[in-house]
Amino acid sequence: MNRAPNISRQTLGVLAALLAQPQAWRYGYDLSKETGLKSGTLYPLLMRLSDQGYLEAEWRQPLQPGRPARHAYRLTAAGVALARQRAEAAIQTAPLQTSTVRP
Amino acid sequence: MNRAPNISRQTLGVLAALLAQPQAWRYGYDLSKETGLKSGTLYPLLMRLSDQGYLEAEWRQPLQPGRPARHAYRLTAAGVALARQRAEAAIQTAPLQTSTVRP
DNA sequence: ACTCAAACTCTACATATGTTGCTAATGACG
DNA sequence: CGTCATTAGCAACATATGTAGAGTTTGAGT
Repeated sequence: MNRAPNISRQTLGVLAALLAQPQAWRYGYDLSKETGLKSGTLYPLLMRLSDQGYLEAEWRQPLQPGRPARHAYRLTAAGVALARQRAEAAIQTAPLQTSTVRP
Repeated sequence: MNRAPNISRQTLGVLAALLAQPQAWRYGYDLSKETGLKSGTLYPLLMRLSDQGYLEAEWRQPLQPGRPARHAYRLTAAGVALARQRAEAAIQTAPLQTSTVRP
């Protein structure tokens, strides 16, 4: 049977980056800079999320010839829901420390 | 004053590669493979030859999205003349050895 | 020959996306 | 808990073009 989608640390990082501005289109290259993920991890991940309906993807023409067209990604409604849910879960697992810091 | 165009070993290699099939369009990437020149040497060189009227250049759309458009180059009539002249000069400077090999 | 400035080369970096092939992690099932 | 299959991650490679800056080579004039 098909497995439930597992949300790894890496995937969570990308979802968090996208959730920061849920309606903005983001490029893979920028996301790789922001999350620190290498292309061999990031691009397959984006394609998977896209296939699963959590992201929508669009090609944008390059501004200058000689540069590749850019693939823009954005969270779908399902993607926003997933990201929120998992982000909350992550927060409950590792809550912010407000009073346990010791001098 | 403006100087006469110097034809370096590197430039000569590119001209020779282009002269092999004078009417064919060639890509920078392929020429770099063929001549062994790195991009930082080759592309400025191609642009110079192009500016000087020895090459004509054209952009070609990529076959797949996500890949950059390709810059195609071809010798002009002046370029063919230059390449022939310099190729002959090079042959006279360093002729083929037929009988001087010693065991 | 010598010197100076322009022209040229080269290493490294930057832009962007993607695939390959091996390894590691995960979940289902007994 | 152990095993198996699926999934995910990662380093390296591949595609293509180009720029920046430092150093080298060259030609012109003296």
